Amino acid sequence: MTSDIAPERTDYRLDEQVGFILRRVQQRHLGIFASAIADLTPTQFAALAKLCELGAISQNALGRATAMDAATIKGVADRLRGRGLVEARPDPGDQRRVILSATAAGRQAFATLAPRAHEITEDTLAPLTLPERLMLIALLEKLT
Amino acid sequence: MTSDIAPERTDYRLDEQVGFILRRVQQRHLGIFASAIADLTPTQFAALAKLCELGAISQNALGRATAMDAATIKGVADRLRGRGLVEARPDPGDQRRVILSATAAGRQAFATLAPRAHEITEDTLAPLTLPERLMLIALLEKLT
DNA sequence: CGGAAATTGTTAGTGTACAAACGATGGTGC
DNA sequence: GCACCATCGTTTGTACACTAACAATTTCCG
Repeated sequence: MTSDIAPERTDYRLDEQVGFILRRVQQRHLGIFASAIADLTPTQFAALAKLCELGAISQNALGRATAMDAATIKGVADRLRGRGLVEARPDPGDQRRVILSATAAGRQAFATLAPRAHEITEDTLAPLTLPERLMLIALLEKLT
Repeated sequence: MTSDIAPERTDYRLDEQVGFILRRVQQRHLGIFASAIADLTPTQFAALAKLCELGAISQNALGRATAMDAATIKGVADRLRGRGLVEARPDPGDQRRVILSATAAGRQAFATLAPRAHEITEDTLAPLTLPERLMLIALLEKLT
C-alpha cells in the first residue's frame, strides 16, 4: 500500500457536494410525489395550486408565482388545459395576454389532492424530527 | 386561536412545501453552476468526476455511482464521448458491457474544472455560516 | 405624438430524468 | 444441459427546464 489513506491530488469528492446531494434528495422527493399523486407531476400540481390560490391570472404571471420561466409554464399550462383542469381566455385589456383560471374540475382535483400533498411533504421529511425539519426549511430558504 | 388569521379551508401553501423550496434552491444552484462552468452540465461533470475517481467502469455502474438510471447515463456518456472526454470499449469478459474511461483530455478537463467546482459549492452555500453549512449537509444526507 | 424599450406569449433546440419495453447475454439451480 | 432469471445496454415516449430568437403589443419618455 502506498499510504493508508488515499492521496487524492484533486480532492474533489462528488458525494460531498451540495449540488449532488440536492439532486439525490430531489430524486427521492419526486419518487414520493409520483407514488402519492400519479396523474399529476409536481410542477403541474404547483401550477394548479397557485391558480386555485390566486384566481385568474396571466400565464407569465403564473409562471413567476411558481418559479417557471415563460417557456416552461406554457408547456405545463397546455397540459393542464388538455386535461380540462385549467381554461384560458384572452385578456380584454391587453391583447398579448392569456388569462388562465382553474376549471370546476381543476378546483375539485386540487381539493382532493391537497391532503395528499401534505402527506408528501410529511413523507419527504419523515427521517427528521420536528426541530430538524424547521431548521432544514429555514436553511434552505436562505439558499433561495 | 385559529380565527384571527385567514381561514384557509384548504390550507395548502405552495411556498412552504419542501418540494417547492428544494426546486428553487436547485434552480439557483444550477444557475451558479452554469455561470462557472459553461461548457459542461452538472450531470456531465458529475459523470466525468466519478470516472476520474474510479477509473474504468461499466456504463451502468457509472450510472449507479452518479445516481442516474440506465437511460440517463447513456445520453450523458454519449455526449461526453462526442466531446472526446470519455472513451468506450467493450468488456472482454462480458459482451453486454461497455467499459467507459476518461480520455487524457477528459482527465485534463477535470483537473482544470475541479477548483471551479469547489467555488460553485462555495457560492451556493455563501448565504450560510460554516456551522449552518454543516448542519444543512447533515440534514440533507438524512433525506437521501 | 411617435419612436425606443419593455412585456407577453410562442417556437426551436439541448439536456436531464424516468418508465416501459426490448434483445442479448450471463449466471444459477435443477 | 437447460430452463429460468437477473443484468446490461438501447430505444421510445413523456415531461420538465433553460436559452435564444421572434412577433405582436403595450408602455414609457422625449
